[in-house]
Amino acid sequence: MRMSQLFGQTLRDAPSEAQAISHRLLLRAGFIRPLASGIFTALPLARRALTKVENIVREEIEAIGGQEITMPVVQPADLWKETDRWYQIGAELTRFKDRAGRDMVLAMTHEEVVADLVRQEIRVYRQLPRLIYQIQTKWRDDPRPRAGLIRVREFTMKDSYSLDADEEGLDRQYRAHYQAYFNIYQRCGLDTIAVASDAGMMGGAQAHEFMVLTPIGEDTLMLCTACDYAANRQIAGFRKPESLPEPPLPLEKVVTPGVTTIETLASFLDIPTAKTAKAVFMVATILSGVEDVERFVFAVVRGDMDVNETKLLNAVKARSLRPATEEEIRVSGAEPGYGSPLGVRDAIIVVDDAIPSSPNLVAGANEAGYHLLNVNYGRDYEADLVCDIAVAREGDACPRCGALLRAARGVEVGNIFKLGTRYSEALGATFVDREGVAHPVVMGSYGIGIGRTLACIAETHHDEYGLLWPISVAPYQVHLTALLRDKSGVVEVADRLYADLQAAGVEVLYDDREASPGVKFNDADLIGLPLRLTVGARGLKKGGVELKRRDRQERVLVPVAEAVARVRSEIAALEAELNEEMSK
RNA sequence: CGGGGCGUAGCGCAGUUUGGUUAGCGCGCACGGUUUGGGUCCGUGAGGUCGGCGGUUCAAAUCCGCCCGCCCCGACCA
Repeated sequence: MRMSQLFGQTLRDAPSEAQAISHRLLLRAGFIRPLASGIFTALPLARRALTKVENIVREEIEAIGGQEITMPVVQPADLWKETDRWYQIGAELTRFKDRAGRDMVLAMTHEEVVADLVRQEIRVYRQLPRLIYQIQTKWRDDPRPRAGLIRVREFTMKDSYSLDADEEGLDRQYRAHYQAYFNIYQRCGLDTIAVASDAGMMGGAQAHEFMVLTPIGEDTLMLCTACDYAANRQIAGFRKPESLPEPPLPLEKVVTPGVTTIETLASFLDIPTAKTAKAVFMVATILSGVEDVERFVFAVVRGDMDVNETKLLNAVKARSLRPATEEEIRVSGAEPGYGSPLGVRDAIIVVDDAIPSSPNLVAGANEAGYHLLNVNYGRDYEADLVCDIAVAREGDACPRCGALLRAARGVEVGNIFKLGTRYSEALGATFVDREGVAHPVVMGSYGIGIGRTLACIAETHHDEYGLLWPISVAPYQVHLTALLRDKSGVVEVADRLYADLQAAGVEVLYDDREASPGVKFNDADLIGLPLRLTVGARGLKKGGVELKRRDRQERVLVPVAEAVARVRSEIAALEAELNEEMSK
């Protein structure tokens, strides 16, 4: 491609709204343009890079048996009503009516359509396992798009769906994806880690997220400093510091005026926070049939811990959680600042699993200005649920090996879910086994955000001058720059090299513009192609053209006659380096 | 949805507090010349009606009201 013909210009300054490095560089280098909040156009340079990412994804998913299909973005709402997600999902799912007044949705994911396809196509066990996938547009009306391509509303996703007769088959396909995902990201030059994750709106049992570690990430990950334990903080477990066993002491009411926080309580009574019980009041929206019901949730953790809302939400099987108002707290029989589970009514009481083994805690008296000493679980109150609802923090003990956990930020570039039979049961997607007995198809669902992957590559591959594309996803492999275009020889040599490189199968971006050398070099650095080949009068006088890697300082002068061969060997070297990274 | 910020030429900004000539500057763009291995310099020129609507006023980019859009933080989020 001749730069004089390229659609899309580089910008000297990034638009002021762009903050994230990947956002700024992709805008400046002429890769993307915004249309609306969280909605972008991919210009030719981005389109080529995206296509390369997609093709890597295709190769790896087909290597594990994937067959590509394309499912519709516009879907009848009936399907979503059948799986209840029409009711479960909020404004993120865009709904509208077609001209006949039928409810429709814009697809944010495709489990429904897959299950619908399966109930039509899959009849007997011989048709399993299968793996189908697509690379296609998703629309999620995200309340808060941010950071350019990192979090958008309209995006391209590779979503694959595994279909199996049983859990063992699902396990196999899940593991296959797990490995394929690492292959994909590594081929894209992206370092990722897999962390155990919450299933969220997808439902299902096991799930992992593939994360790029970067401070710009919105997810907090808990990583063990010793073993390979890694989990999203939303579900991360940890070993809870145990309380010393003590015989239960009699309940005692004490005056604690103005003491409404755990910290002031602990210092007022001169006890460690671990000797207190912290009450958290929430209201859960729980789906009951097709109706939402609000239930008051009373959560209790030890004073040295905090409630993890994701864990709590999952524990009470709620659709959503919100803090309770003071009025709601009083209606339940509790008192804000002095809450305890003793005597509350009409509430789901959820107690963290560290509480039953923590004797003689100080809890609120549900009366302003008073606390209770020596509250003991089982003797003084009982819970509807006892489970882990505490949030893991940096410095907590790894649930697997006990070493310290550290926290890190990450961007989720992919995920894998064991759906099980949630969708196949809802939509009646069954097959008959050897004995002629019908079973629901066991499903898995696996996503990769294509644009987000590209953004993460940009986010992690740049320097002060611009982008630095890995050879595997670079829009072009070589940036051919012709300097001093009106001087004798330069144009001729550059034009010929352009033709020869293309004939040799090399992808070339040819800067044939009338511009000063500085402008061209700066644009080349900004766009960030892996190799730069410079044709100038000075080099030609010395007998050659200059070859430089974007990621290195050295420039070598190569004879014009050898330039194509040298470029090809450099490309091969860059590809080999990427493969080397992979085998590590 | 809550909090904060911003909206003036393609991009980056000044001007708005304290209403008042033809609304400025840099970059970019067009043309001419100059220069030519890291955003060359000089000149000429085109380009905005100040996010939108309404109001106050002799007079509004500037004051008031409503609305829209974009960004950041939070809630939210595969």
